[in-house]
Amino acid sequence: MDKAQIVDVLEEIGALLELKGENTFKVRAYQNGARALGTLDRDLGEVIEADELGKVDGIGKALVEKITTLHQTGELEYYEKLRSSVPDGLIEMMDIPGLGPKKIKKVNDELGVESIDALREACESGKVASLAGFGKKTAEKIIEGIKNREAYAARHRWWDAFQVADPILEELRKLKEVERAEHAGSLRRRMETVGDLDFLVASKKPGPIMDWFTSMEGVKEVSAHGETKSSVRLDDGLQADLRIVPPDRFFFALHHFTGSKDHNVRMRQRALERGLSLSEWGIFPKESKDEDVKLSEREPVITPKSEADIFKKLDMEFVVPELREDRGEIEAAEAGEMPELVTDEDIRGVFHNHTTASDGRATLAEMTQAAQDLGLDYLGIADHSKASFQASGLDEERLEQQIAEIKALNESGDFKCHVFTGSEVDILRDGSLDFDDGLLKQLDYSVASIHNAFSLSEKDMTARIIKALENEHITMLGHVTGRLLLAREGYAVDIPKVIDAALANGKIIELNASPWRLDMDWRFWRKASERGLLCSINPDAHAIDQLKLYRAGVSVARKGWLSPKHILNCRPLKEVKAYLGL
DNA sequence: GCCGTTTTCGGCCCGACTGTTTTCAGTCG
Repeated sequence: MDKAQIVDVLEEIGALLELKGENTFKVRAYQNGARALGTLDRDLGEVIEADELGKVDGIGKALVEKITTLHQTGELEYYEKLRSSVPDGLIEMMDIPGLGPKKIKKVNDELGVESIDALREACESGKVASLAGFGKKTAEKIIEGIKNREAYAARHRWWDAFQVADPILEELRKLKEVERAEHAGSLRRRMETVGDLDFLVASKKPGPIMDWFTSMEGVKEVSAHGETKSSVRLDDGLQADLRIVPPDRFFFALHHFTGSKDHNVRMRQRALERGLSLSEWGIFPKESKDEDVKLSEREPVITPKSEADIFKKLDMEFVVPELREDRGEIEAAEAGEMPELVTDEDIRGVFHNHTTASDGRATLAEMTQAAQDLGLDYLGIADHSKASFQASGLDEERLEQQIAEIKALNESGDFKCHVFTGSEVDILRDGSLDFDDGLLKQLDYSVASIHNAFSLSEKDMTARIIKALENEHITMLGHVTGRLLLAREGYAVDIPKVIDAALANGKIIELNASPWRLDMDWRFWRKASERGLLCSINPDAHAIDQLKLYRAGVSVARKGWLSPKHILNCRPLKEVKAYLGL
């Protein structure tokens, strides 16, 4: 069994234990263990072989045994027994808002409910409402939750969520009672997908703000409306939470609600090591913890003017939200070694863009004008090659024609923005390329991508990509896995091996900035860039308004610890030409 | 189940909101 499958098993064990009413800390130990294993960036077999699994934080003796057994045999008696003792439907019920392990256990124990369908019937017949601790409203909420289960469970691509969230934030900032307002949560951390929208406001008069929020346009349902916190469901099922705190607690709360959870746990531990206690209400002396005064009424030991002051109090450099994932940022901030992350303004031009010659919606001239309007100094065109017939890929003749067209455009002096000739050349099933070397040589650059035969085995797919990377006329590799976030899994490919091959052959790997792709995943970039891998943040634009999507790529590049020096298109035109040998 | 140690047990983040209750349990983030 491979690592990802074992992670799933551990997570399921956690959920099953929770439903059985096990000790919550034991449950958490499985969840932590799953996470620790998931972020392990070494080969699991090697770690087990070297007897080093137990050294991983969060994996102890019991988990070492279970993981090893699963890895070697693909089976685990403990898990099988646990699984057969809990009906399948119970785990599904965990998706219903307001239903947790205790309530699920109760309807199962007392009403014999084992499936979502049976649960709905029990709610409708009034059986659920008559249980102790349950009531009419609980039953109604469950029915509603079952009805909207799919919409409620859905995640959303960051870019889409941001388009919804940003106008709300703007409106919040206009309210006179609002002193400050920010996004929080995974949206602020710029995760590639987000589950809900978090807003944080500083105000001394929360009432009117809450009233506005719960009645604003687009609210379908109010799931909570309190003094400091409200939650609403928007039309498309997206949940939005608003929290309002006193102005002097704003930055503590902002840090807290930005997360991630794992980052916060580390930060609180760090506070404890210094005799302090950190929460959304402030930093307090540890020993005063059990006094019978509300934290909201107690004076914190510092009054931060920004989030940076909180980090400073814990002897750390400021950590930007994108890096708060407990993936080394605590250690780097302690050592004073935070990276200078790339920003939107560092981007000087963009490669990998399409025109009407293949499946784009704008002409070469329109794309060039749009790039220039965005302040970019260069634009790389890379229309599809002939094997992508579904995208009207160019054959040799049409590509040569386009090369001439681009040359004429550059010489016309009509645009300040320089255009590079290129191609998104298909990597064929056997790893050969859709154009021969003679034609590729004429191009300023080329992006090699996979658009067919997705179902090859991981071994064959990896070999196919590596073979393409060994072609001397290829500049960069396009979308490494071909994933479409929340829509299609990527094809099976051994990414670390592909990174090795790109490094060995001096090739760039693209960070495809389409909000649907964000591929190669940010989790691989830090290590790869430290080894010298060069990145190109490519919008893969098929229309003029998609050129700006490079910004979505910058977001995840920042999550991947990338600095301008790691990114080709942060370089000025002259240096890019030199890099491409022009 | 993990972890650390004043080293083998006891703590493990913690506060807000809802719906039930009549002071609190469960859920959520």
